[in-house]
Amino acid sequence: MPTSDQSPLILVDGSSYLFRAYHVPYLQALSTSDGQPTGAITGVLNMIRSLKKDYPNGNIIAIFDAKGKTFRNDMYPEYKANRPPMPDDLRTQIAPIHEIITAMGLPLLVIDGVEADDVIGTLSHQATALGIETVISTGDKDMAQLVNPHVRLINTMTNVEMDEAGVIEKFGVRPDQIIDYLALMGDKVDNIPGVDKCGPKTAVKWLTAYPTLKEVMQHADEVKGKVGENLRTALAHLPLSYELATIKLDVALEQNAAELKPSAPDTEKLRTLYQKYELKRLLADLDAVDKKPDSLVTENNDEVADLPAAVDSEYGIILDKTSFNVWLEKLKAAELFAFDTETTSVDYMKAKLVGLSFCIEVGKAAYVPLAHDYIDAPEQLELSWVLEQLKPLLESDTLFKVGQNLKYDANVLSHYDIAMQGIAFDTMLESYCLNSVATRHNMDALADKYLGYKTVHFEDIAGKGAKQLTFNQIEIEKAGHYAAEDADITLRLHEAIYPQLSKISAQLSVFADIEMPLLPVLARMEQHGVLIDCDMLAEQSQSIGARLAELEIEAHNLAGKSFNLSSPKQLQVILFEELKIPVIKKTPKGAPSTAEEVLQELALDYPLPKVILENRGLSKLKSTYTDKLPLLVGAKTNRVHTSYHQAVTATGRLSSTDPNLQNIPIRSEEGRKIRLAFIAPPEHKIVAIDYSQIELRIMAHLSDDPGLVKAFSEGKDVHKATAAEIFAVPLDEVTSDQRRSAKAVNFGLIYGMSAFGLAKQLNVPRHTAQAYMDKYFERYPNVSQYMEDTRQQATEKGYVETLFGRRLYLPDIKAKNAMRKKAAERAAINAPMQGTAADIIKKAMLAVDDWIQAQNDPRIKMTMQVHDELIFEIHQDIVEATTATLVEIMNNAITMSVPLIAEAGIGDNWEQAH
DNA sequence: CGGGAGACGTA
DNA sequence: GTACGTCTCCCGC
Repeated sequence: MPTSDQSPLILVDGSSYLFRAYHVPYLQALSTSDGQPTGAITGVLNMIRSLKKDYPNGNIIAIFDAKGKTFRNDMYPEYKANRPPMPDDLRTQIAPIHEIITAMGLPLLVIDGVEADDVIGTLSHQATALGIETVISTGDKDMAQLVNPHVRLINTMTNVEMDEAGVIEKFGVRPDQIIDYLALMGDKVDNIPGVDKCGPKTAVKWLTAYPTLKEVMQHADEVKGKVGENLRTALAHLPLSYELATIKLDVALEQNAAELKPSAPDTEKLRTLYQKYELKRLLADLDAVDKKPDSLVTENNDEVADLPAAVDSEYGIILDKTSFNVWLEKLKAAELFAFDTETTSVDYMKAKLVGLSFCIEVGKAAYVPLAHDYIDAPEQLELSWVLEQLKPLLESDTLFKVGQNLKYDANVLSHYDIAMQGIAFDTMLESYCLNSVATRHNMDALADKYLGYKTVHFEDIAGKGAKQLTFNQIEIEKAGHYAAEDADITLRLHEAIYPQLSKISAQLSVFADIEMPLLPVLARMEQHGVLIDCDMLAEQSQSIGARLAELEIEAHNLAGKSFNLSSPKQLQVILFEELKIPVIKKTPKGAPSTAEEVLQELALDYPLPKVILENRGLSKLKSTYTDKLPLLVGAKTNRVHTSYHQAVTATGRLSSTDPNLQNIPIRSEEGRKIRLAFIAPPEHKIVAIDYSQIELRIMAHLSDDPGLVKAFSEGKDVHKATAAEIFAVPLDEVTSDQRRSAKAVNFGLIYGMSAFGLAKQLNVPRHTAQAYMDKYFERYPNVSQYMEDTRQQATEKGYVETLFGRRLYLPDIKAKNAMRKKAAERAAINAPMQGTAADIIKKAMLAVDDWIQAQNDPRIKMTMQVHDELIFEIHQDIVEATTATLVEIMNNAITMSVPLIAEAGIGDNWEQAH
């Protein structure tokens, strides 16, 4: 919302909506009883109606293209030459739209010789100069060039707003680079020539290297490859393309942005027009305003409450207070109810509530739509009122709720000042704890597996791809069925899965004592987010980019031709066909591999692989981390909010996406720098506490091997101790090479490796690797026994277990295919160790969170989990003492036959803390 | 535009 | 040799 007290200027790109509305299928069907098409009229007017609602103080101005040629045709006769003429059934709708808008009292601008874009550009330019905030309502991406701190775009059809950050996120370039960007790409539809084969990717790449079109053109000689040639060919016409793509900011207008004001609507004229074009919804609005001039027509009122709710036999749609109150009382009296939110986004930080569904008894569910805003959507209950009624229920810890992935719902509701409690059962976690690998744990899959029922899929009602609707755009009847079904199915799933889970007490305990309590802890971490120094990442991107450019030139020289360094396919041709370098390894599909290990080896004899390796490493860093992380910073919080997934991995680990905070680089020096950008807020420190050797300790505990237990109990360097045993030398005579080999053996054991794998890892002959392993098992016989027992349990029972009884089923353990069987055996060895480590850190997180909640001190926050490490933000005044306590809590998360050791680091950023 | 392949980041 | 997620390229719809 604008901060100035002046009304914002709302510029409606009428022509853009006219065409878009004309192509919307359900609008196309609209016409008056005598056959005059009215789809485009309805579409455009509803856009305006929606804008009036969203910007009650807005000064709305509608702008349309004029008929005939514009200055761009003078500049370039072929401009828009490929456009088919306007269809007649659209043309006939233009005059009525203009007439109605005028009757509404809104300023309407149709200026000869320029396009609507140019008029909008001019007005927004004037407004910015006059200190007026501007919102441009358009579906046209070219308008992104007009965005500045005081001008933003809104696509009223999709409800997507775009400010400067939004432009950068969407296009990858700043608003002031949009013209350069458009010029480089050209436009097929408008017949604007660009650079052949230059699409968004290439345009962004060039404009990142050189900030303006002019500089890109100056450096045209340095661009390699076909597209470089194309760029040089295009040099002559690029200035023209730039001109054509530039929206004019100085169209001569009779009134400026401050002078254009609405006049009083001509209600009688409007009524006549609405009747003529049979626009019932607008006519109803008019009557409603007439009757109750002081109230907002969109507000729910008593008249609505008196109407009977639209209810089908099973699933109800609640549109009135009376029906809602009936449900509210039933919910209050229920022991348990299923509950689901419908929203505009899968991103919990961006999601807006659209509706809520409930189910108390299988087969009977209700949907409460709250914010469906498609054209002709019925009046709905007011969101704030509904939430006010429900808040005590959702926050009650004695009124139990069951849901599917409730962490999402809890996160969304937290943005509406509702702190969910009483989260008793999550069907996603029930299924995951029962069997993590039998199925994916989304509702569609669960309904299919446990109920044999095919649900309505979201894509069935919303479509897919770029044209997918958001939930608010879906017709309430359809949405209601879908949403109510979700609540109903959730309850049915709970009734189907929970009894199965209850039969095995260890699995029930993993569910009830680990996963369910962890849900709100993860929600808190996600919601709090992590702080990122975007400027530092931008600098890193810059310097990596410069180095990448050098490497590319070097690689092309070495190859004797230009090629795409990030295409394994092209590289494979260069290396193995053109340079005739011998093939060392093939990919699973049989192509010659260019994997890291291969290039590493080839780098000893040839120059090119080394360049490729550096290029690959750096471009990964740039694209995945230094470029990407700043884009994921939340607008409101200025922090990055990952999603932790609790029901994804086979072994019980968490996973993290958007962004994945569990694979931030650390191994290479260059990559490690990224951790410098993970910073603490003012006066705070980053504290990283990780478990030392947790999986090996678990192996010692599970196998109860005396030698291994002793080594840990005495606090020895376990790799060194292992080396002493394998190589039969005294502990203080172990060489660093021997320690390295022993470490590889230790890791290999956790991964269920073979002598073959170890040999490859250590680059020693297979018999040597076998000798290491034999010696190891001789010195640590219980480990050998444990591995054998685990394999046997896997084969006999079809699953293995963690220390706490979390099961991992291994269907492939009986596979005929030897490769799959072997792989399942390795997974069987690994799962108890990886899974127990996951259980332990989850228990530690619960204990830590319990303690933090009890402190009730906002200066202590747990922010991240990276499998064996927890990261915190702690105020500097209490950091030492708090860290000591946290280490203590983590050390005592569970008791094993070997000590559990957590080690802490404190710093201003994650790199320092690690 | 979606998805597989190949590559590479982490524990 | 285990467990993940994300990037780019590139094919096919």
